[in-house]
Amino acid sequence: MTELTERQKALLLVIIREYIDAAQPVGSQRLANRYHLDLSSATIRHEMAVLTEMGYLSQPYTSAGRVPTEEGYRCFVSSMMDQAELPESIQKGISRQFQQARRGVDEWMHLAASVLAHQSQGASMITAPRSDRPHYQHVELISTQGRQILMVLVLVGGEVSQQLLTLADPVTQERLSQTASRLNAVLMGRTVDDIGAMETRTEALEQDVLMLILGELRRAGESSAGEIYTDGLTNVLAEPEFAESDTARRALRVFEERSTLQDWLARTTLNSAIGGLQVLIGGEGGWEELSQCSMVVARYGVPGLATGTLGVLGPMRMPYARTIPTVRFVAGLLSHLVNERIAGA
Amino acid sequence: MTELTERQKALLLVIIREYIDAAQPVGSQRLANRYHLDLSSATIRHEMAVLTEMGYLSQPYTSAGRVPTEEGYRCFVSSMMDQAELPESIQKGISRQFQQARRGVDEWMHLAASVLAHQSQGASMITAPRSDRPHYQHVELISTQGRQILMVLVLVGGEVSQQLLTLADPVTQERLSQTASRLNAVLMGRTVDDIGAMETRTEALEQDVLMLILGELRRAGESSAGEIYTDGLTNVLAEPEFAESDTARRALRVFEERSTLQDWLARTTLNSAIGGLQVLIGGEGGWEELSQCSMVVARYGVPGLATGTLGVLGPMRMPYARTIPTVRFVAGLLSHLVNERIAGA
DNA sequence: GATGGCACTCTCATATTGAGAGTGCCACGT
DNA sequence: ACGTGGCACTCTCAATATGAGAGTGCCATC
Repeated sequence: MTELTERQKALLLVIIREYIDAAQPVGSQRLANRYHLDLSSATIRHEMAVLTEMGYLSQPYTSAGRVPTEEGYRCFVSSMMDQAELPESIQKGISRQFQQARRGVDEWMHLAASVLAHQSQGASMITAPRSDRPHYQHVELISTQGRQILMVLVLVGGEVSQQLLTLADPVTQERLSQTASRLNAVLMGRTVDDIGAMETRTEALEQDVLMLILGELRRAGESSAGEIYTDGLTNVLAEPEFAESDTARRALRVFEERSTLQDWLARTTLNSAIGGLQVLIGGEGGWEELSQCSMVVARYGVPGLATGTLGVLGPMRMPYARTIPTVRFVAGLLSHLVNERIAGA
Repeated sequence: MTELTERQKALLLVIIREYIDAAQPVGSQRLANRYHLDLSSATIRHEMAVLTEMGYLSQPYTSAGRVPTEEGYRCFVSSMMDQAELPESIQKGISRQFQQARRGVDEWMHLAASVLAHQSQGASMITAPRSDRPHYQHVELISTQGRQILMVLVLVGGEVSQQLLTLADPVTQERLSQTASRLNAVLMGRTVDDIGAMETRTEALEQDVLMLILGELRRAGESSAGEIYTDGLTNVLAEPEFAESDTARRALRVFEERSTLQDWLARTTLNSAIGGLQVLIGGEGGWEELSQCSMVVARYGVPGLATGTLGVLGPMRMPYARTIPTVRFVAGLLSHLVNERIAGA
């Protein structure tokens, strides 16, 4: 495929910008009027024909305006990837909100989802920062009712999980505490594999708890573990491409199958560096339901310690110029926060 | 208003049943054909005119079929409230799923939401069982990085919350454990009010932790605290009344404003007994966004100890005959589980 | 009181039409 | 060789007309 001339490239970008704004096929005359390119509509028509030929534009029907193809969007997006910073005033505003969120990870996630959704006018999703190889930090055994005990397991990084355990015989809180501190002494900082390798002969209670801990550690390492936070689902319903309820349903189903979404996010961002973000246009990510959508996804956190993923879903015609810098900025901000909180202030 | 004759009542129920099925205004002829009431269409027409007069039915336009009014639905619902049990086979199936859910409350909630959504073909929502007057059970202080410590607070009932605390000076894990056990000894079983009444003079660390505990206890007592689990949002998009994307957006917004929804649920079920369930038809609950919808809501749990709310949202034309028994059954099941888990096996 | 019959009403799907926007291409000017 | 104005042609979309179908209300009758 031959290269695009400067003019063609500029024209393509303008066309896409206009289409994103107006949500309608864009014609040569309107383009000539609205933007004062120093070109007549006839010339634009000619170039449009060429761009159509090359696969960057398409016509919904003969003698209608032009609509960008996936290839066109791709070109558009790559042209803005390396610039596009969020206005400083907005950056400030967002940072301030995060500073006020003192309640910890949970609140960060809600906030991040809300900011992403609001800034991009799309639907946002974000997973909490987690390690793929969870390290044991601390266990606590609390006697509740009769023979039931509550186990609270803290992982390095601060993730907390809880489990209920019913024993055959009642046990005093004192003995529970002893067991817990024994386990804490031995297991501190270990992973599932470490623990599996240790041959330990212990009494029944300790053994039971150990099995539970192993189970929880394994679960915490799965890609679909943890929660996924979403926001702005209604935003995407406002877009004209989702006016038909069936299309809308397909897009929303993505958000409802949470574990599938989590797996998909994990898989998609698996090989991406922390700084980089991906823009998946149309079906690029290989998910049928999303064939009419675009997603901007990124990974954040501290590699090896705790990472999470975040992203925005919108129509292919999404405002990339707003979404991309927002996702990048929020990812950076969260990485910073994770670093501060987990790797030490 | 005069009473309905037996025949009118029967007719009204059949009309509504037919309308729920077909989602179309129901006419006299179709009714006479489909169901073999021993009545001619002319008679039915006459009775329909009467029912319309009385406000149970309405016509979308002159000489169209009839559509139930809110009043009509209300009559329909109250006629089935006291019967309507879920088929035993389905009850069994659901119970079995809950027995397999061993991971605790979180999994119960997801499962309950899923079951409700699936059985009723609507959107479901459920809040975790909580006490409105949380009682302290246990606190644990875990040193993480440098001067940061993680506080894990367990409430009576098993609810766990966590908070991060940054100290002015580093403190050893040993001293943290001592502080924690001192607090545990004093605070066990207390509420916010109890603790507020106790005049305690203590050292700085203990004081800091105490403040944090009080804050968490207060937060846990708010109606919008905790999570709300939802499922089946896409179900409601499938209904013809939500074909227009604007209507759909309004309904979904209800689910997106989680804390508003939680408050609303709490307020609505405030005075309802544990067994009873409410059916809110149209705008009955006093929420603009829901004026085109119906909801079936119930409260479950053990009053005074831990209760939660659950509900199903659908169009006014929702399959009440399926939804009502399902909500009732799931509420009962959860109450049973809560009782078992919290009040002791 | 229930019924059959009948004239009337209203919607919905389908067909028709004209305005408007856009295209492609050709001939012409620089 | 490239840009431009002009013109005939195409296609959609909104507005309008039309007829079938479903349903109603009411009256005379059983």
